[in-house]
Amino acid sequence: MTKDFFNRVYEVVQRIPLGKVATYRLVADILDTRDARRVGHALHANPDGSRTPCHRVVFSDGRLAPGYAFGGPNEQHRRLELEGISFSSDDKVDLSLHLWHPD
DNA sequence: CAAGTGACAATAA
DNA sequence: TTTATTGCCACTT
Repeated sequence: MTKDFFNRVYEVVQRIPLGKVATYRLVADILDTRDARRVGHALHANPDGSRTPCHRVVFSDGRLAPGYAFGGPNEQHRRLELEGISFSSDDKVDLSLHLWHPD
């Protein structure tokens, strides 16, 4: 069931340690797929932001999602900073330092 | 049922 | 380095 996949996405996202971020591709890879888009859909389909830290999931380049649902990239940016994540010049997460290294 | 759209990303040129 | 193409698949019209 597709909903199952969604649930798995949330599970993985919740596994991301504080101060780390994951890319859509990375999550997809953990779920045995290459479809980052589905991951994006899963996160967007989840209206409950307090339950799933969607802000810890970014583009492969470390950029933030363009149409973030809680107040734009600005909100996500602020949240990530709060988690102790550093940003580069173009509002870009420093993946070299903060990319989650899964078990 | 078909076509279009989308919180994506790798590869090619 | 930037833009174009292609793959992927759920969701909407």
